[in-house]
This record gives sequence, C-alpha cells and structure tokens, in this order.
Amino acid sequence: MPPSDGRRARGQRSRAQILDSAVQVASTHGLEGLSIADLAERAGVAKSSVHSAFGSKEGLQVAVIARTREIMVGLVIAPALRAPAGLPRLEATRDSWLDYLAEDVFEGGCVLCSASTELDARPGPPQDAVRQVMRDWLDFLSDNAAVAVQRGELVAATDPDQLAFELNAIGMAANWHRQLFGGDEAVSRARASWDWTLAAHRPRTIPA
Amino acid sequence: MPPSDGRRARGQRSRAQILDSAVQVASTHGLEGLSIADLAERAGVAKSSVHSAFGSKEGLQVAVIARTREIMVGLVIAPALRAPAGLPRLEATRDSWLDYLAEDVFEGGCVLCSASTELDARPGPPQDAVRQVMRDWLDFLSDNAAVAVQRGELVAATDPDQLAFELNAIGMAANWHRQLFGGDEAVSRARASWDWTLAAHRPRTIPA
DNA sequence: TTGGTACTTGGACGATCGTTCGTCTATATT
DNA sequence: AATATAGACGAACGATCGTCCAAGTACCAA
Repeated sequence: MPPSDGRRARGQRSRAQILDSAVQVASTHGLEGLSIADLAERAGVAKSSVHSAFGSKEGLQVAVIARTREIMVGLVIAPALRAPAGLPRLEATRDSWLDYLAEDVFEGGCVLCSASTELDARPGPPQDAVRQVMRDWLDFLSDNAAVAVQRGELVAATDPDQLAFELNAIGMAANWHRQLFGGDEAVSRARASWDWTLAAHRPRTIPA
Repeated sequence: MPPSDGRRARGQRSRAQILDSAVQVASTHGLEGLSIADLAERAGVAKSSVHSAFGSKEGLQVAVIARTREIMVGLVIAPALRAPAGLPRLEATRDSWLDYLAEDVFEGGCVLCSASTELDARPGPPQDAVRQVMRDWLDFLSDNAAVAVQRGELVAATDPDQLAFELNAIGMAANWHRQLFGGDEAVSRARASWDWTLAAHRPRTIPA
C-alpha cells in the first residue's frame, strides 16, 4: 500500500489498472459513458491522476480501444494462429471467437462491437482507432479465406472479402443477440451459421 | 411566430417536431447523447418545455424509440407487406431494408441498430422498449420464413428462427459497415448475402 | 549529495447536465 | 362571461462533467 516501489513502475501499473477497469466500464456504458471521476474512485486515486495519465478523455478512449485490441488478439487471434492458415484457421477463429463471447469476458459484451457502433458517426481519433482495428480484423478473415481458396479448401468462386463480411456479420450478431436477449441461443446459432456458410463454399459438397 | 393557433394542437405539433430532430441526433450521438438543452435550442423552445413534454430524459428516450419504430415500419415493413407472405415478402423486405440503409434516412445510420447495441447492457424502460421492437422485427422475419417453408418456397429443413437470425445479422452488418467505412460496398455485399442465403434454402437448387 | 524527473495530489475552474418551481397567457369548458 | 386547464416560459437548483494548476514527494542520474 505505501509507495515502496519505483514511481515509474507504479505509474505504469496504475495506468494499466485504470485501463482494465475502464475497459469493463466501456463495455456496459460505452466509450462516451466513461467518467474520469468514476475511474479514479474505482482505482482509489485522484481524479487528476487519471486525467494526466491519459492526457484527455479522448486519449483515454483511444487507450481503451488499444487495450481492447490487445485483449481480443490474445483471446481470439492468438489461439487461431496455432492452426494452419486457410480454412483450419477460420474454423479455429470461429471457436475462439464464439468461446470468447460465450464466456462473457466483458460484462457488457464485446467492446469493439459496441465501440465501433457507438463511434460510427462521430469522427475523431477514437473513431480512427476503432476503424483501423476493425479493418485489420476483416483483413484477417479475408486473408485466410483467400488462402483457403488458393489451397482448394474453398471453391474458386468464393470472394474472400464477401465471406469475411458474412462471417463477421454472424459473429457481431451473436454478441448483439446475446447481450440483448441473453441465453446461449445466439452463440449456438452463430456457430451453426459459420459451419453452414463455410460448408457451402467447400468443393464437392452440396449444402443441406 | 405569435401563438395564434390552438395551444393543444401547437403542443402536440411541437412535441412531434422535437421528436423528429431527437431521432436525428440519436442516430449520431446515441440515446444517451441526447441533450434536452440541445433539443430545446434546435426547436426554438425553452429547455423546460422539452422536459415537460416527455416527463424525463428516460421518457424522451422511450419516445424516440417508439418514433423510430414508426418510421421503420413505414419505410421497411409497410412496403414489404404489399408482397405476399412468405418468400416474396422476405425478398421485398430485403429491398426495402437495403434501400432504407442506402438512402441514409438517418444521418448516423439505423437508430434501432445503434440503440439496441447501446442499451444492451443497461436495463430499464428504454432497453425494454428497444428489445421488444427488435423481438417483433425478428418475429416478422421468422414468421415469413415459416410461411415460405410451409408453402414449399424454402426447403422443409429450414429453421425459420435460424434464417431470421442470419438475415438480420447481414442487414445490421450492412448498416455497421456503411457507417464505419462508408461507400456502397456494405449494401451490395448485404444484398448478395441475402440472395445467396435465400437461394441456398430453395428446393431443387444447388447454391453456386 | 544534488538536481532533475516522474508521478500524485487536492482544489478549483467554467460548462453543462437533468430537474424543479412559480408564473403568465391563451385555450377550453361551463 | 367566469373559471379551469394546458402549455410555454425564465430562473435557478445541485450534481457532475472534463480540464487545469500549483504544490509536494519519491525516484533516478550525475
């Protein structure tokens, strides 16, 4: 409790601590619903400390987006990268993503989903940040779809960008449905949709 | 300018006027971003007038949701009802919905899409209102899918609720993608996905 | 040991928030 | 014509917002 450790280390640790609770708050109250005073109280520090740690509320929002990206990469992308690029990696992404949603990592659901919707009409650095994150995410899906096509795991007629659009739509809808209506129906439906969609693009297979 | 008309009529007209601009503001700044002072200034009335017209900010939010539902019904549901129930009505819904999105009726995109995401972790009357609206919407899709199955327009193996989940996911993703990235790519991709998905469930047809 | 740096703190700033109140006027009712 | 009412109004409420500033303190490097 007393500041026996280095000020620098303590500062960064404090910043990370604030950020983690900020991510949780943002998942339920949105990026605009973040309150510096509230975060300070949660972390047990002065309000001005929170402010100076991020420069401004906008800086805090950008930091929350960056931190959320880190978490998402660790929980969804990293496990998928253990599978070979192409169709296996897409299937692994399906599993890691839906598991991530089913486990309610964030109290209010996927922060990137809500943040990208919240900011989609409000230009500025936070919007730029979340747009880039989602762009990278769509590219990740599209790139693996392209590899799958190249390897013959999916039919040549498959449009990688179109497939990425559809798979992302299903996952985001799963988060939306689960948060709004509750239960496990959303995740199971999303899994069925991913399976169905991928199967429909496989060669030598007639979709049921 | 001078209040020559009836007070009652003027009151209701003023309320409707405020509500319409509130819907526009909500599409960009969210339901929580609504400011009574801002709406009063836009309508040229006193701040207290706006407040008393809706009772509270929460009442204003519920009224905005109800008004948005009316607009959506008029622009999306009503045109679709001119087509026969079942597959034709689903296809008409695809057209009216995607046209509605492409025309940018709301500056910040579909209010129901953003509101349902914004409120999905904040219980209360506004959340109840938007949940019911979305429930009705999903039922509308599901009911027509069921009719289509019953009439043999879609294969018997089709799960109406599953199909409604997927079609809704595509449309909401279209709104999301269009708002975040701009352009017409989102709408055209959504149209292709609707077509593809419906075609895949039609009998005697092998999806390409 | 001595500066300089990094971080925290409490206090205060103006602005804006939703809300409440008393009052006035034009309308509707009788 | 007399009365009740609905709507709009301006002023002010306390609370909270993000931001800024001056001071204090523990760390680091010289």
